[in-house]
Amino acid sequence: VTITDIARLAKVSPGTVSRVVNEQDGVGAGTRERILRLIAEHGYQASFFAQNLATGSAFALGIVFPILASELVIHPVFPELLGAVGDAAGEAGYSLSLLSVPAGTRDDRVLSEVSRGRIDGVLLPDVRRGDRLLDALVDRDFPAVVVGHRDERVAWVDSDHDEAVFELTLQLLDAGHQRIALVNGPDELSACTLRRNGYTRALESRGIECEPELQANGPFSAESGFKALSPMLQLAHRPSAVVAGSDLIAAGCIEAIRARQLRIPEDVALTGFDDQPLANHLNPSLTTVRVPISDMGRTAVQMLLQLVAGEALRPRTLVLPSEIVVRDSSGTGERVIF
Amino acid sequence: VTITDIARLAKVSPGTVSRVVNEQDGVGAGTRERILRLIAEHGYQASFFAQNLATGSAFALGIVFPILASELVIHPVFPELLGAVGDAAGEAGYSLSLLSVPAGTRDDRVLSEVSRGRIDGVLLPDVRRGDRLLDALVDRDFPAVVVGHRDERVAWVDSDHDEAVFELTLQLLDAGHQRIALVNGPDELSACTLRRNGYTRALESRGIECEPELQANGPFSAESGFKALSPMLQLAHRPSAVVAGSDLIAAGCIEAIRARQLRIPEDVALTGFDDQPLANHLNPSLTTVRVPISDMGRTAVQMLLQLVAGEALRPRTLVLPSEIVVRDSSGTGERVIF
DNA sequence: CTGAAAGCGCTTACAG
DNA sequence: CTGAAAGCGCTTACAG
Repeated sequence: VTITDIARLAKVSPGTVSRVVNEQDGVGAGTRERILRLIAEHGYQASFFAQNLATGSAFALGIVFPILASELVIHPVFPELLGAVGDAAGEAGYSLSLLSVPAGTRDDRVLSEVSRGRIDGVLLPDVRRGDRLLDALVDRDFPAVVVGHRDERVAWVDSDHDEAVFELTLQLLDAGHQRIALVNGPDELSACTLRRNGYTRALESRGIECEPELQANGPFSAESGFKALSPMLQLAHRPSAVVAGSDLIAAGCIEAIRARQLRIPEDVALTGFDDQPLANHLNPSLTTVRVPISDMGRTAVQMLLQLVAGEALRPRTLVLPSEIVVRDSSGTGERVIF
Repeated sequence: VTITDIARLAKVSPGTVSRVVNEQDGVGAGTRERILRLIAEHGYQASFFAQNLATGSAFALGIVFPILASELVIHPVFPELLGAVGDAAGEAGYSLSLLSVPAGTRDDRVLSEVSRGRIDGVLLPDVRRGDRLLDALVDRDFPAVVVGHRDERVAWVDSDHDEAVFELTLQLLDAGHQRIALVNGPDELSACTLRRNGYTRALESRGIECEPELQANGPFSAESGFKALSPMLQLAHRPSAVVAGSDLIAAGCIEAIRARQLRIPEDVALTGFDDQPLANHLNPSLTTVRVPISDMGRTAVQMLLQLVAGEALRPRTLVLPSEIVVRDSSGTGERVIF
């Protein structure tokens, strides 16, 4: 059932029906009512393609889903992010297109969707410093919002990684720790730089020097955490606490600490980041940071929609607060099971 | 740059350019070459909307993303599934639309996308018995493939839940366990019914009776596992092994077993399902089942694409083998850290 | 082998 | 307040 069908039934022109559908005024009350009834009766819904072709708008947003096909590494926050973003887009009448491709062809795929007009704007939750795709998008001035990474050239939404780690480190310092290691995620992520800043700032606030031998970077994996921490634990003066860049890294740290027959948190205290579903069920349960992923996703969609509408975005960047979840591994609080 | 631009430059009609773009024959070799060069030179790409409007095909697949907004419960397999499905769709030139909405409006949203012609087919990874959306889709005879659930009315791809649990239970029986509990997922999922079947079949194969007091159903959450297992551990004759319906349920079982001061696997052996990233880092590491999610996703896309093309699907259903990952919690094998 | 023309289902100035 | 008409960028019988 097309707009022409409705027009014929209502004995008006398709243009008039279009005006009613798009809630434009300039249509007599009687006519409008008649048309509305017919639309409801026949369950008419405008064809997206015809609308798109006529208006140039796709009513679709894209999200670049960061899967590294070769590694099958998926950051644990994505399911929640996708849910929130999908909801927010749907509520605004936009569909959400998942732009996931094996690394390498990623840029082409996204750029093709963009230039073929299939999406009106794009959400980028996996940008790192030096990202080529972002460069291309910035060049074209295509509506884009980055999530979880900060780049001055574009709009972004992020959480306060620095504050969270500052706070976490301070708690460890308050518990008496003097040698605190940082087993961080990849350095090309602004989030990891920020976390390092928080760590450094906390140590400095207590006049403690940051020692390079107690700092490491690597991918967000348990293996990476294990490999980074193991040598530190063999130092003459080993760390008594570890701030890990993610829960998965922390899981690797737990293995490393166990392998040295040390207890957590008595011998080595430990914190993670992300609050994955199982973080609470590691042994000991993991003190970690809960990031407001859903809020970030919803906010990012709002911002993107403004950009798509051609509105000025102010503010263009947003930092949302995260929350520290104290459990057993840090030795700085009480445990809650569920 | 549109097809008309290219046509003008090549001094041919748009129709001829269209034939070249769509690799139809009936175009002179010289003309074809000239047009191809122009296309490459100007980076022409056909507009999706115009193509769609002319052909009626959306070149888009939808996937109903199972987020329960109220509960924020997301099954751990979805990131991997989305990645695989997105890749497969992209390779076939199809985009993947994420149809995620708060439960309740879900059906309307999906049906609207369908009737407005925005998607050509839909993947359903979250169907349960009595699913209204599936009913509606079946009624309309709309191309759909279900993943991880079996319903005779539609095409589906699933893994061999029954075999996996049969095998797992057999291993426990072989290790000498006589009283084995089943803390299963929701009963509306065919996957859980199948798992129960595997469990039952294994016990019966050894002439052991299935006792109702050792069986429970509930959501895929740690809390659910905790609540279901706790009373069983207080039975006069408590189970010496537990088959859990998911890793998260198993995590709750670990808590319950610990709360009774029992050791795993010495006092109570335990198995999970899914092999989530952290399953290997629970204490003890969890014996579990790895489901071939990526394969299932890719296969589902292939099947859906056949349906979309109007081809007959044979076979219409497919069962892929899963793999048992033996770790410490079951006491039936050796441990591997990474 | 190639072109002219109609059509896909909308929207939107432009008239009246 | 309403209609007729052109246009969005393709595709596809139909001629030639």
